[in-house]
Amino acid sequence: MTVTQRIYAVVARIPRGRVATYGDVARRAGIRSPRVVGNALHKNTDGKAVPCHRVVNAQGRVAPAFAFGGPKGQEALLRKEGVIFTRPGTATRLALVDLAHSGSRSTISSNL
DNA sequence: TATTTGACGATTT
DNA sequence: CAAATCGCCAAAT
Repeated sequence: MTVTQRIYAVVARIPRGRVATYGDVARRAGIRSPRVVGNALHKNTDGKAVPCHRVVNAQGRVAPAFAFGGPKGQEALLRKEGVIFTRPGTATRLALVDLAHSGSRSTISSNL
């Protein structure tokens, strides 16, 4: 099981309506490099195998984006899943945090 | 085995 | 507020 595989596993566990950051996913996957996460996800681009569209950067913003028909596509998907976008291309911090704190956090989780 | 590179992150200019 | 810079770490070649 390579790190990449674990990354997929983690991302695949991101609940609907929520997003995680590369850094968080990385740590959850047991690595200290967010970059590896992105690289691993890049291989997926389609979003079929893994819901990579639920992964955003530390600023809660969607990646430069190339899959999902561009950033707009990804954003649209997330919105449909319940993720709130205050500003175009930027998910609310409310949507973040889930695997970030190793499990469920009451703060925002219940707020959804 | 070594080198390159990168869907990032944090900081600074 | 946006762009540039440096740092980190592991995967891919």
